[in-house]
Amino acid sequence: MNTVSAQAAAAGPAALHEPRYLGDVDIEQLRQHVPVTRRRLEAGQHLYRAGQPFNALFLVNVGCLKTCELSDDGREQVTGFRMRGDLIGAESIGLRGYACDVVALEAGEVWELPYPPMLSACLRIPELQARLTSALAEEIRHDRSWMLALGTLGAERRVASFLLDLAARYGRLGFSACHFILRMSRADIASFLALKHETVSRVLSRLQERGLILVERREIRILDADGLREAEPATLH
Amino acid sequence: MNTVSAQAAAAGPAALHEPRYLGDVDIEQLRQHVPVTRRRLEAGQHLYRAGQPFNALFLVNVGCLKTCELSDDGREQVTGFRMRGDLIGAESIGLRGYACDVVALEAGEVWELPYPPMLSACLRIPELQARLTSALAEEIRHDRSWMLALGTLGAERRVASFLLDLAARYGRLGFSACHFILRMSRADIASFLALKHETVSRVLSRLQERGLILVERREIRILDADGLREAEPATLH
DNA sequence: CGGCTACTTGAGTATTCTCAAATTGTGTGG
DNA sequence: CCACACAATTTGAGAATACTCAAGTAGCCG
Repeated sequence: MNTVSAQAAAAGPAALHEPRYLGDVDIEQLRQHVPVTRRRLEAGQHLYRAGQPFNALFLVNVGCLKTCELSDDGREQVTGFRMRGDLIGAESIGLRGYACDVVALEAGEVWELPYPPMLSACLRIPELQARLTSALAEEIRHDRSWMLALGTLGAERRVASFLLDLAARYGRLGFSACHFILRMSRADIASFLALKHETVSRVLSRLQERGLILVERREIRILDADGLREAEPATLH
Repeated sequence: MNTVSAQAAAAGPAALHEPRYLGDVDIEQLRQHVPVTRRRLEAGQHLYRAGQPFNALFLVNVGCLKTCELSDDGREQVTGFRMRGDLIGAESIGLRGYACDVVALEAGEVWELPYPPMLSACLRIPELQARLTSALAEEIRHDRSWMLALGTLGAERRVASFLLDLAARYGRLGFSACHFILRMSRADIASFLALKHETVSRVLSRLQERGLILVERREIRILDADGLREAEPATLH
């Protein structure tokens, strides 16, 4: 959308442990088998809602989105944030309708990959099959890794881990890893980390007091990444 | 493949949200492309450990196993329990080594499905490709569903959900859904539910006092499933 | 500029944890 | 088959973390 996205494009594929999902697939080759279309999104707009017919996967090109898990009894939780290069919709494969809500946190653009054509393309491009499967596996690992964090860390370390995760992802995309803007509200962060927004707010203030970060509304500056990694004694076990 | 599986097969596809993974694949057809071998396990034995070379997926035929996520700084958490029909190893696809530990909770048997052959078989059996992909997606949904539970429910409802989940799975396998034996320790349950074992123990006692269940060490009898579903007021939002 | 939403901060509460001890079960060797 | 050692489970009491409720501040949109 501006100079920033140009930076990201120029940076090219970095090699870290975080979801680069289908990043290495030759998009041009893919286009020969799958009709890829662009879709613009406004801030707050739903990419899809739970229950809507599942017919495509998406790749985030620009912007940041959140995925929200819903339960029949009204509970809900943010289960992740997706940025450039991330795959969206994998959780709904095999279902009639999408399994969760996906909402744009800012204006952006995604590429729509119709699913049945993707499956057939996998038969013609073995590489694509392996990659799609790996992408799903990567998503499982990503979720498990956060399950571990939420299950074993206290509030302070959860927030610290969240910031470090964002930093790493921004870094991989060619942005600054120590200075970035949060695209999501405190409430979204809290929901994702299984905390209350007041707690997130307090923790951010505390981390700032300790000189580990600078917070100014949604602007974050990481001053001491190692300090963040250590953070609090945590509720080990 | 005994009377139990016959029962399970007779039950047909129950429409619950739980993994039946590769259950519908024609195993005989699969054998023509993939050398499936049996592997017996003793209680406490590791099926694999994090870091060991990844070379196969597994299908549980008999017994119950737990999967454990590990972090570099020594934290660990049980991320799931696998029983007959469940797929194991999907999280490690795309990696050199396995991503987690898997431990048998009792004597049992798994089928080993070498992975590279599985991938090639997918090219020859499109049905298998779709099913493997669906299985991974199902696993993502399963994890997300528990993330939601752990993130939004109090201790009491977590334990209740856990029991109801087990009951449903046993039911689908043709066993009694209201009377079963826990294969895992309180500590394993606690780890999975992000609680302490003392808390699990207390909650079980409380649920029994309310007449919702009967607990006798690892033997569980569900007296009032609906009551369990309601349980406590929960920490909604 | 007004109204709204997002965020921050404080005070008291509540749930879950920690530490500790007692109890029950299990497996093994005698 | 019994006794003992060890592991798993239960239960209690006090502590700690995160929550709830509440008030106040600060950006943002129209």
